[in-house]
Amino acid sequence: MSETNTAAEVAAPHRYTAALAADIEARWQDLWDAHGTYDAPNPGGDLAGDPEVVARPKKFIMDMFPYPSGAGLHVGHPLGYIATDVYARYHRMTGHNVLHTLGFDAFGLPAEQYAVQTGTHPRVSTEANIENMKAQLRRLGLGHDKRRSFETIDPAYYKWTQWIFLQIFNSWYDEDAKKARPIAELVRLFESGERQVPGTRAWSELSAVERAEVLGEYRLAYASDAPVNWCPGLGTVLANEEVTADGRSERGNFPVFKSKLRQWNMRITAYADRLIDDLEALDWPEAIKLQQRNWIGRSEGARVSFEVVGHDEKITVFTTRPDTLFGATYMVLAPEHELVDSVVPAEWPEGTKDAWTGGARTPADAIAAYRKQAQSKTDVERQTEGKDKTGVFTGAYARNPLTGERVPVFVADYVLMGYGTGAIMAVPGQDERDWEFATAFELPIVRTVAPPEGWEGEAYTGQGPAINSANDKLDLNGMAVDEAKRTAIAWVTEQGIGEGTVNFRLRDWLFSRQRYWGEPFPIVYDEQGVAHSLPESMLPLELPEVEDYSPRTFEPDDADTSPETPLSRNEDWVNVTLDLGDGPKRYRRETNTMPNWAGSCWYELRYLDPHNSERLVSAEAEQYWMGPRDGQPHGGVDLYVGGAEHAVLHLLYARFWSKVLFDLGHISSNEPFHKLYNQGMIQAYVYRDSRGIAVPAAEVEERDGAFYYQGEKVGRLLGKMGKSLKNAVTPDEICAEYGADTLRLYEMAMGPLDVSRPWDTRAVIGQYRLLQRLWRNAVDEATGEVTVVSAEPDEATLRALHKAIDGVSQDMANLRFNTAIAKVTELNNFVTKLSEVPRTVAEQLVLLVAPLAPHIAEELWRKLGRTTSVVHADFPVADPAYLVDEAVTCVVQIKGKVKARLEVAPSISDEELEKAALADPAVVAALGGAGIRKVIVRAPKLVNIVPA
RNA sequence: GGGCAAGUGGCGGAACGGCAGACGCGGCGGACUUAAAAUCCGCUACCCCUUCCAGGGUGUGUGGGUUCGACUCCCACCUUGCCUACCA
Repeated sequence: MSETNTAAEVAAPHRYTAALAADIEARWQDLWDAHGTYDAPNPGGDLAGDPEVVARPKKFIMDMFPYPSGAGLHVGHPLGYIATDVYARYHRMTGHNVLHTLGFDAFGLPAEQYAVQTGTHPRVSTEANIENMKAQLRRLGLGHDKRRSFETIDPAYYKWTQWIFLQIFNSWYDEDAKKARPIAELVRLFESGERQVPGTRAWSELSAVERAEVLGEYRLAYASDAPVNWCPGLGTVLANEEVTADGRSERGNFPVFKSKLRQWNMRITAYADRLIDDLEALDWPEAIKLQQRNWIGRSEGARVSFEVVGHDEKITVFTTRPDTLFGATYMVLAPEHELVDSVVPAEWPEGTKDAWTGGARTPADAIAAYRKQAQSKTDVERQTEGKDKTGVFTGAYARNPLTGERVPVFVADYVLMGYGTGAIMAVPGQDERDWEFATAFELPIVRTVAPPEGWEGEAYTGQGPAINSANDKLDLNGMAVDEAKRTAIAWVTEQGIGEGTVNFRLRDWLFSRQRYWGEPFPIVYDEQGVAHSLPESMLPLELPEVEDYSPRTFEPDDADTSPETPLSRNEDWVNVTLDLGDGPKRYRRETNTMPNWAGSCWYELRYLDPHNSERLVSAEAEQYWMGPRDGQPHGGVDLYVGGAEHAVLHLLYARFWSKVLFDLGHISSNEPFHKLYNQGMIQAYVYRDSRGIAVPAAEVEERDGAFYYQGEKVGRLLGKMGKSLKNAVTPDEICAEYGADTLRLYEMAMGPLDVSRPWDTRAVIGQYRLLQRLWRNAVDEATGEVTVVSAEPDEATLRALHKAIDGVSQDMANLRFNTAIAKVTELNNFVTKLSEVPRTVAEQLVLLVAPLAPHIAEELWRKLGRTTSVVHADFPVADPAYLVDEAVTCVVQIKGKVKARLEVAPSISDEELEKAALADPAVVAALGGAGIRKVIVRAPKLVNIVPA
């Protein structure tokens, strides 16, 4: 402590200082832990508790749990945790049974990379990080039910992650019932013949391997050889969601290549419709709903097959514009399309234009060269090339089923294998990309929708009557786009060459990683290579201890590599003899691990019943905390707060798992999170020198609006807070300087929770002063004695008090903590001006502050003579009698401009008020004898006069 | 290129279509003090007029519109941020 502080402490030994705050905070945190103050009772089981509390309305308030990195927390991290804590405390004080806790997400790449860098086992480094984070968070006084906390790396936890995987593996999506069902039911349908087995043979005629293959086509978790995102630099494959727009890994920024590898997938596409439809009823930010809708990318259209001239094969395309079929003048296949090789002729056909061949002697050469070029091109290059269309002619022709014309088939990389069928019918008249390609390759362009008069643009994608769209079989001419679509779909359906269909952008979720630090798959393969699930009795399948847990990584640019799983090196673990019900046999374990999203896909459920060893969650606890109520079509967490960056990853996966578990009858809510709220980011100023290098923000000085570091002028920009930008401020340093309550208040007072705003350490002192004044309003700084008096408060004080209670209550309920604090401050400033503070006022003020600054509230509550915790005290309720002011200021406007103010009784009638307003000298003067056309009266607050 | 937000004092931000700038930071002045810190009190959007008292005008990115009345609703534009990107 500095000397000035010591001097101040001599003068006022009981002043609310950082030292006193630290003492108060540590003391109450210990007491809360000792008493389990924040423990929320379950209706039954090991966490059962007071039936009176269980009978209250429940609130399940949750944060997106943290991923403990080695770097520790900066002040931006706990923003959401503090907000949910305030909200939880408010609800605890308004008669709710509140479940609020926090676990830790701890599997995954960053932990593993950190472990590799530091040469420690990931479990050791992860546990150390978690301990460090727990200590940092404990200092903030978050009211968590610590009995319910867990880490996703606990075998007792990931046992159930594996169990859920098996539920998904052992189920299929019944398109008719529109829900998941156990795979055993599908087998029964195949056995009985109720359902046709794909192919020509009956179920009983199939071998075990063939049966496994058939079921693999149905399972919601399945292995397949599809092209996946292979990242040699990381040594693992990645989900689409983990690859950035420019084709690099989100983590590490390494190049990502398409490679055919046998990998596990989750059939999330089966739920595409439900994932879109069920968004409707969720209380989520519209922007997030929109992102999910766009990600799922539902579009209605048609599939149409085109006959390839001189071949048996057909090219099937997806189009959203079947009405433009008459304008399809060529076709395009994606470079990876499997039909490319089979339709390519030996020689260039008659009439091949030079521009189409890419200068190659034969079509096969041209395609080989183009594919090579397309594959080597990084997506960055693709991006800089923009919309310049490239491609080559395959030498093959297809036949337009409506015009009967031969149309050339091209290969071009502007058609993506992963969307639709990987093939398109090109309609340059109505599609901008096709127009560009057609122009570049001298292909015919036919407009089939009439553009508006004076249209000088190129492709016309808008509405208009169909033209050039008739033959002796079908006539669309004159039809509007929608009608033409319907008619065309009906025609292709009747001809047996197509059908109306819905296409999704969403693809199945790649679910395996070549990593050590993840949940092992509870899957073994028999000698024929058939996958078997482990029985529940063999769960958890624990990660083996290994010598070498680092992944095998490669040259980041070397696409001709393939992954090697760390677990595969451990032969003793991989090769096992197990009895899966038909006697001991040799098996090989699956050596991939699950992606880091797995643990967070269902963690909300485990909070409800964290120690249950029989089930992932008891039905009783699940229904109590998550079950549908209040007329909602779904239940779920009452409030889920986290960053918007999880809009399409975690939030989509978690919804998917919920729906599967719901379908299979394991839980009662088909949505995990009823209300979602995205907190904003705390930004910080970044100072850079002339070379553009960030300099330590704490050492930058400001002079006359310019910024200097070590005498050199530096530039200032608003950015993220972090170590690399040398502008991180830690909660520890703010707590040391002012105390945790001040930090909590400041973070909540900075602005609306959902908006990003810059951190300003200088401004923290404002909230510190608020708490000091609050303290002084009840406690003598010299003696530490309580100074409140027993006298009743006067009218004005009661009005100020109840106005604050009313406003703060509404703000708390609506997550508007910044304005709640403003109202508390106003009341506190009012009380400061009183010569003596009535006990009732001090007590209510303490209660108002309690959710925001719980430590000082507990201390004052105790000093005021209360013996029970303020945590469970009742939040004050405003008395409406004091919400009406004695006199109201009425503004008198002329044409909307304020000209006079009147002090009137709140009960004044419109007539009286109008009379008073018109009689006011200032109004008379302003009117200057002009006549009155109209008077709008909103008693008691406003009169607006419109002069003639 | 597309989509979604948001633009209010020196700064962070308040404002059911009804007194713009609550509350806080910073700044200025005063009280207390030998002095400083802390604390307490007052002032603090801009311009004009005025010795004072008082008064007048302009103001919520720009331009239009709806309305008795617009920071708020509608249209166009500008700027910034975020998301997304050849999705057929």
